[in-house]
Amino acid sequence: MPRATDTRDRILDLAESAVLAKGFDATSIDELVAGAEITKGGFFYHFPDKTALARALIERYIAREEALFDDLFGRAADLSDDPLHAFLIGLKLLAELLEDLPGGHPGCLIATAAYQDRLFDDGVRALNRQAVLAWRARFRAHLERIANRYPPRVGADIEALADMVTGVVEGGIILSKVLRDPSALARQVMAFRALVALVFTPPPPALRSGGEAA
Amino acid sequence: MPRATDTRDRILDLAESAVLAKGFDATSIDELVAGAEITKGGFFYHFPDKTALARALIERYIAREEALFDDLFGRAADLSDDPLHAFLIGLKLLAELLEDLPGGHPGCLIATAAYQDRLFDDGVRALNRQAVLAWRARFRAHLERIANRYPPRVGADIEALADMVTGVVEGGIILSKVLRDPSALARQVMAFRALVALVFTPPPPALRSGGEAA
DNA sequence: TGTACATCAGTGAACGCGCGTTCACTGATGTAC
DNA sequence: TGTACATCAGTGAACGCGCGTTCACTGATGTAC
Repeated sequence: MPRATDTRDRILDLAESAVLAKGFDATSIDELVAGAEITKGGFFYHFPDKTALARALIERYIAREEALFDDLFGRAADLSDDPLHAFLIGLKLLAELLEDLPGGHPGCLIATAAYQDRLFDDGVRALNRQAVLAWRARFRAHLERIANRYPPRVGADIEALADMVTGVVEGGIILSKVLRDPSALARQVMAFRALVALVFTPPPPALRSGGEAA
Repeated sequence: MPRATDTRDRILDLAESAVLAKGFDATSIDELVAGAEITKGGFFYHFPDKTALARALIERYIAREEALFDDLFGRAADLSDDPLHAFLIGLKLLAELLEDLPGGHPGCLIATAAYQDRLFDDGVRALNRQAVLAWRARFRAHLERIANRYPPRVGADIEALADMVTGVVEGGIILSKVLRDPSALARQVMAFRALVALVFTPPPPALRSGGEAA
């Protein structure tokens, strides 16, 4: 008896790359079953209908992304006790990972879903929203720990800065795709990293002799 | 005799919002002709096939966006001779415009195309690439004029910063859509604006007494 | 000013193909006794 | 250990609907003489 999860994962793998390349509607069940070397009936054994495929795709994607961030920023925290330093290491690790993706970043499923909103139901929409809010909370917590030690420049919007981690990656993926330049994404992350350092790093010692006055 | 350009524009308007909400493949000619109150034959009088619609959509979008940036940063240049000040005013005007969009930003056609790449031909892909390269050149020119007067912090990647204008808007659109919070986009632009100011603004006078040493 | 013709902006019916979905059936593996 | 039955992971054929596209035709407007 074939492993059900193997076939299911094969379908999801094929679907994920097809959806990121053509969109959800243009990805046909026919092409997935051909790629997975099963028949149409086999597909409907694993998924009651096409919207169930969408939901499974999004759920798997979010879980993987969450695990990835846990790993990256967990490793960064192991490398430094300083919250700013650790966060900058985490962004560096992220940039390196993105740089090393063969053929460039395939795209973010949440972004695709955002641009094909009407195709999905409220369940999927809520799932996506929760994922982005979780990223906001994650990076916001990092930034607040940093701000406690290094007072940020006046006017710094910590929550917007937390969202910008997500935003710069999403925007960077689009830049990379349109420019056909895979390195554009990692470069955006590194440029953002330099900006974060600027927000929290005090002026160099030579400039501090005048005191801390604003 | 009905105005051809009126009907054509009505088709393009309907197509643009449908494509941004569902994707290109899921947008049917049937729904467009129903919305434009013509018959299918009428559609094919204006467009030889569906890919011609895609091309017309993208061409119109790029031209409008180019005109918008010309207007915004042109008005900003009229308000200040200082390149940094003018650029910051331009970003402010952009944020205000994005803030005031009723119902939030409908989305960027170039981003949709990036995420449905396989649906379009090389002509459309080249068009999109040229548009993003034009934005890079535009903002890069601004930033270089600024850098001439205000030496940027060491390590600032001017080209990446230029791309980040596009990236922050694209990322901000996705954040707004997923979070269902229209103001997230303008907030991202304003947060980016504060970062640009930080890159080019020298430390406050009280801190400069120690000299210009790095 | 009137008439003949051309063009413009469509209409309306038909086409075949591919799509998502259903359903009766099957053959290999697992479980109970 | 052998047999009966259940479940798992599909097969394979059929379905109707909606899609993009074609094409012969039409009726109002514009142009030439």
